[in-house]
Amino acid sequence: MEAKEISKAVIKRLPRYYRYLGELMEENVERISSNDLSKKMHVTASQIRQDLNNFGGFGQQGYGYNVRYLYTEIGKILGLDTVHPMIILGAGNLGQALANYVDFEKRGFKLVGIFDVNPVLEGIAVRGIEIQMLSDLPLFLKENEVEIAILTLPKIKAKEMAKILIDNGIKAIWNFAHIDLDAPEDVMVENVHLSESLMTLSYNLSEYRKEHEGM
Amino acid sequence: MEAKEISKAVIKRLPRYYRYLGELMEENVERISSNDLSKKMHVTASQIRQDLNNFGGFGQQGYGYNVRYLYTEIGKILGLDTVHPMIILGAGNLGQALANYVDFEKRGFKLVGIFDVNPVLEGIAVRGIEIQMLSDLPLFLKENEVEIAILTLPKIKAKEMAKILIDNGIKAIWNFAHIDLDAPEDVMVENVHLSESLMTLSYNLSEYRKEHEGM
DNA sequence: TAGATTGTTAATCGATTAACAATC
DNA sequence: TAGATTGTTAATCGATTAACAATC
Repeated sequence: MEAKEISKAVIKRLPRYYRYLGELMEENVERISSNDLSKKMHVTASQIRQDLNNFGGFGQQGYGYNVRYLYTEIGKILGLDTVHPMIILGAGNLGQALANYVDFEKRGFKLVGIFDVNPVLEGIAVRGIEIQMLSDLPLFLKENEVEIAILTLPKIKAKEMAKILIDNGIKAIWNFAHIDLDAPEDVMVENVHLSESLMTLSYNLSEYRKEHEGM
Repeated sequence: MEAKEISKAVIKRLPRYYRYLGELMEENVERISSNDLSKKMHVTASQIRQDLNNFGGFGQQGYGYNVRYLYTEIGKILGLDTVHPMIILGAGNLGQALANYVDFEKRGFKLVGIFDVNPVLEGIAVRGIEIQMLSDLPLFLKENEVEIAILTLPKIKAKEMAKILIDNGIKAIWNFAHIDLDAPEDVMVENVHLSESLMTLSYNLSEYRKEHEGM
């Protein structure tokens, strides 16, 4: 039987729950009610209960939710209980920044390769991983198990490399290039369009100005 | 009279329209119908027309939309027709990566300062802007016009600096720290939670696996 | 047991899609 | 004018919130 599809909106909220539960754990909070959590997170208690119940009953009537248990369970749902080998394509500023993100490794996202076109970078180690040439990518993918590919290349190159990734069986792409990749539906693409995020901020700022300073 | 509020969902789609229109311009396409654009963007034509009509009638019956005109108008809506001086707090990998984003400057986002805690970085120039100490921030904000602050600091420091930014009249914060800033409602905060984005990808990947490989 | 709080159903709200009259 | 396509109203769909019975 097909489990009923969980909405994208719910899934995007999960990591935030996970973060708050992690913080509660650090503060040695043992249990929390949907109501108390709702106040901390500025969402409705109803939404919290609805969201969590998509995945099963994690709470207990009259008690609330056990923080550590819920944290662990959400972690499992997010796939943080297994190791995800990943590679970075593009060893520019952003690629290197991501390579140096300590948090990722802690959550099971293990960097196993970095690639670039620039021969000057070849062999330079970032976090103990030597930068390789993009031309070596197909062979690398055949010889190593890679789950996630991070794309921080300029858009033309990104499109080209996405094809190679997909042809070589990669099923998850974290895309930072300013394009929409056309991937088959068995390949997951998560986009981070930074300039679009900044434009949204700019919109809100301009809008606010118009309303408050006359226009 | 108060203009009716435009939904957040619509606003988040605007930069994507802007991007596609920019591409069409590069291809010298003069006009496009909502139907043709819908096929390119994989959204419904109805949504495109609805979205655009929130801001006024940009099209013409029987003709469609003039690409250049629509591009310019959306640019104005997004506030890209004016210069937004911005500063970066945190000159680590991510901060430097953002400082080097050429696209931002092209769109009017002008970097005017970079700050860090690390004295070793003091005076080093990134894109022609010398890194200053965070302790100089309050004075800098008083003497310079700054619209947008980019926060790429570790979370504890980020919270502290957000307060200083807000106290000094900054109205827009682009937050890359793994926290939710509590800002008054006249301060716009746009969050980029990279690890949460990666977790979403991880969820989708795990989910796909479960469905297709048995579990 | 009484009180608290979940899990879940029902009601509401908002966003998306469909349809079509207006009009270029 | 006839054809195309918008702008906009109405219908549908989905997501959020409210309510409350179940139960710890």
